[in-house]
Amino acid sequence: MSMAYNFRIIEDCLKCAFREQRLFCDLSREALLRLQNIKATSVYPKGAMLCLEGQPPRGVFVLCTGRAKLSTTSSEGKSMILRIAEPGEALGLTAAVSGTPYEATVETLEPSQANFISQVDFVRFLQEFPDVGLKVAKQLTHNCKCAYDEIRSLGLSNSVPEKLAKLILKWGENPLNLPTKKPHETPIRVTLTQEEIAQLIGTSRETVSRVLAAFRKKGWLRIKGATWTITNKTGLEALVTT
Amino acid sequence: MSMAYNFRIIEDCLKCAFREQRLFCDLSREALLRLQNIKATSVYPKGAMLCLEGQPPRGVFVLCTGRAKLSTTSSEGKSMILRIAEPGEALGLTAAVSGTPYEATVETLEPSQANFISQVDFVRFLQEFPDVGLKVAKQLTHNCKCAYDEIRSLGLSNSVPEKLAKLILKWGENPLNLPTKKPHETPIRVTLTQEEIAQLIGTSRETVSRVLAAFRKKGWLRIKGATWTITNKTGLEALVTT
DNA sequence: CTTCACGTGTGATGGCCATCACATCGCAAC
DNA sequence: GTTGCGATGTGATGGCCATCACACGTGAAG
Repeated sequence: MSMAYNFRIIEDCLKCAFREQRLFCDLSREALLRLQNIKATSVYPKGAMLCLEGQPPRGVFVLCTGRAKLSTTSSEGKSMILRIAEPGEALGLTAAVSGTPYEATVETLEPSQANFISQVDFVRFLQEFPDVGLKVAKQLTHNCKCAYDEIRSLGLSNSVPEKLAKLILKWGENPLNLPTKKPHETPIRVTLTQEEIAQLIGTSRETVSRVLAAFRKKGWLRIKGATWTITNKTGLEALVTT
Repeated sequence: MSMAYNFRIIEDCLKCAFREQRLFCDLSREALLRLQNIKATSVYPKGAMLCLEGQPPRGVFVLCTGRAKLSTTSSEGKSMILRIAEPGEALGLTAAVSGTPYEATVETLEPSQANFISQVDFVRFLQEFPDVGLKVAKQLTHNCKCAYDEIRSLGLSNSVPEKLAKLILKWGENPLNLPTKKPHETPIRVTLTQEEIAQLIGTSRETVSRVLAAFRKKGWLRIKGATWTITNKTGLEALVTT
């Protein structure tokens, strides 16, 4: 590990401070001990591809630190973000369990750490520990929920401003805790480019730019680099019908 | 069962002729024996609601005969079809496994038979037989795949004609075997209304009507009641880019 | 400092399709 | 039969947004 990253590497899952809050990682002691032997930890820079849509499955990645985008691309090169994966998620499950090609391309959005488990090891792991099966079901359930939300957003929203407002409000549910925080102002950190936001809500980059300009003009949002501040939540909420 | 339906009721899963071809039903002998005790078989007319989006989960339905649409509705009353479930699928899994409200409304499209398993029985069933867990994973995987296809269709297709052509071609992959079949003509049976087709591909009913008229005019499609015939597959395929 | 790549802001244009409106059709009930 | 309702066909209109085009800002690498 030659490069310096901004986070501490989690070597031992049993000692991981976040284990209990995470979707996939809160396994039994026995399972974690086994996991320790079959996992291979890697650290990736921003922009690394963990797996590619359409390729035969090599195994499963468990994201320890950092976030990653799951995307799918049409033959014309247009691509669409399916969701953003958070730490503690297992990626490539569908492919590994059913032996079919990866459904999506996974690319890190930040410097990240992930544990890799090869397909054979994972299937054995799954058969051996009943609680792993439950976690798999939980993760798959989560994937479905996210996908359904996405479908709802794409199919039921009327306009781009509505979709974008909904997205910003969702981000606002987990605000940063900044010291300069004023009441009624919600600061959030946005690491996606406008292009990526466009792919997330199914629109064009230019439209995202224009709609954001409109939100700023109305005094609903302040943007300073990667830090956005919701300055009028009510205004945004008024756009959302669903 | 006062009404007469057009199908034979499947009483015993062990004797079900289709068991092995179906997504959820091909369980071990032991699991099937137990299932026999905890399931409650019902027959529903067309248009019956098996469960409603947002309601607390009561249990799982396994569709034996007939098809059902899974849909979600916005607060404005606009609704969107997530997918069409085929015989052999387990419905309401997400809700039953995680104890959260049903994700979708399930409505039968034809007279149907389904086995109901209450939530407590299902959870016990799941814990007791390891192969049930695998089938659950398989079903959830299938749900995700369908949802991702839907997202791709909504987000990456350029136009309504493209989406509709894609849908018709997908239906054409499982053609009817009619006696009057001519070569290069693919007859399919369509039980959805144009309104439902519109909700499936995220457009308006009128547009579906217009695009179908265009397809007929070009000699790509013949529509006679619920039986559609693809008369020029190449024409439809030319519209599809993905 | 310069250079370049990448992200962002914004105008102009045109097409696709949602929406409203109404006619027509087919079918089931009576 | 006929009545009525749901499904379907089709015209007119207008708005949203994709697309093209180009300018500007900004940060990293040299």
